Amino acid sequence: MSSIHNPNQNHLLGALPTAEFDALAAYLELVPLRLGESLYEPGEKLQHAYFPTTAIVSLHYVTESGASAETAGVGNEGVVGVSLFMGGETTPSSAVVQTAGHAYRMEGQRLKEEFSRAGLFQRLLLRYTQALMTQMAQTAVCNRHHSLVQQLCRWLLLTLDRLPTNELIMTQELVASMLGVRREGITEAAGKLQRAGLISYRRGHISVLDRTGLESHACECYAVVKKELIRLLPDVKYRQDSTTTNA
Amino acid sequence: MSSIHNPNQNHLLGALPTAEFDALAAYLELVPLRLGESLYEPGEKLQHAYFPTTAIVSLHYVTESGASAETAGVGNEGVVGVSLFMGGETTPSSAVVQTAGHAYRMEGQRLKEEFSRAGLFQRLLLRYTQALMTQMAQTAVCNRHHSLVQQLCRWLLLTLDRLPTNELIMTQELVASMLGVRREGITEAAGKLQRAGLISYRRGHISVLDRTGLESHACECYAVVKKELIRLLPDVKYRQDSTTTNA
DNA sequence: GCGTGTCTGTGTGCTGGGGCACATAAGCCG
DNA sequence: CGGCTTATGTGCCCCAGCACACAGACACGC
Repeated sequence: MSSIHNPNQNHLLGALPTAEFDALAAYLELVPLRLGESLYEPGEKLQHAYFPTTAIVSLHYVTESGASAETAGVGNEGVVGVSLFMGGETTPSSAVVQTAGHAYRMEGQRLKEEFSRAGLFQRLLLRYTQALMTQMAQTAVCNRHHSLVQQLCRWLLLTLDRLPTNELIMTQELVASMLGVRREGITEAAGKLQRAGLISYRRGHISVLDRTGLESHACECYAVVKKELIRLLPDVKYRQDSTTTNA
Repeated sequence: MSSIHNPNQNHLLGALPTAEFDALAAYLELVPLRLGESLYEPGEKLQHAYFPTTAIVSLHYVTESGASAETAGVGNEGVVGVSLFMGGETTPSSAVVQTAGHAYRMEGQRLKEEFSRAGLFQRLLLRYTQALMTQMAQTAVCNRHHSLVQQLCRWLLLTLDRLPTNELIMTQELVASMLGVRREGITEAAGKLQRAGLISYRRGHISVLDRTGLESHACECYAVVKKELIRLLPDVKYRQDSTTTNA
């Protein structure tokens, strides 16, 4: 029986050679992630790591005054829960599902054991973590210096790269909370992009019409993050995707 | 002959048990770091890792338009060059000396080998890296939501924690480039703090008069970063500091 | 002790985004 | 089909921080 779900949809899992993958496969459990669901809260010890396939998770921080901002996003290119193998077990931020979908999860203890084997899996996890750091650093710079329109373009592109379609199921309110700005600001910025013919949207749906146009309106931050991800985790498949090869 | 310089002044090195430390000591070289000196530039492959003792290094990003911002700072609590053991070898940011002083440096190749031994040193480096991520994430949030005065307080406190004195040798211009704001903004914010009796300054010198007062004017970000650092790297000395015990 | 470069203080106007209030409209569900 | 919920559009005023311009003032070298 072949399902539409497959661990290979996650790039980290998909990059593992057969031997490494087989050692892990038994510990991967497919779980649905609902929009708005929290995978962990600040200071809460992580139970599982999540390897998203179709879902997107936002690493989010909420200030004492109730304002919030995304510090990085995680989709099929990475894993939620790096603090498990980094040794901290928890973080001051939370992880919230930004786009509903699926992920494969693994017991935290198991992940730590696999990490400690110091094989290719460890190497991939560490390189991914560095890419995640780049994303955080770039978010800091972007928050400081770039306009809302530029930031919205960056964010749309990063999200789009993690989706199979060109449509985001997402209200302006939600986008605003990701970028840490007012909802009205998104209305205005999205209106500009729609008038420019780059996107079109209706209640809770945003469609990207002109990806190249978006890229030219985005700040450099998108390209920096993307380039660094490709550099650190080249899209090499070490393993043939045997589970989906059926004629 | 006992020098005023000692690798134990760096918390990561100081936390190593004797056996681990002795294996490393021969590869540590004391180097002076001058103000403004760059330890590496974007995309440049790192040759060395630096364990600061009295120096402070700023991880810095310069945008295409020439604007700049610090994404994190590194002092005697950490190490410059985590991308060596994370596997990326380089980063899109640069590392600039923010406060002159000294650091112990180690060949990149040697660091990678020591890391791969998977001992306590690796564990310390990974936990430190997680603390660094927290700092980056918090910088992103802070840039988004907190006022310049709050950010200045946060930054002064973080810097102060890495120094033996309560005086920073630093012009407003330099502080501005760290926070990624205009110099005039620092003049105004620092003026407020001086009028409030928290600091006093003259050309290129800033003295902290009331640390507690600064803390109460800072945003939560300082406390979050500090607390996370202490949690991840409790100030346990595994080794007695034999080199400085002389009656 | 004097000149000079650098650092700091201040002013004016401008703009992006925040807070708030409210109008409008789209989708949903009975 | 009709009403209700919830997303979106707009207008208002306000303020922080930017740009640019310039004045004072301290520090250092000669």
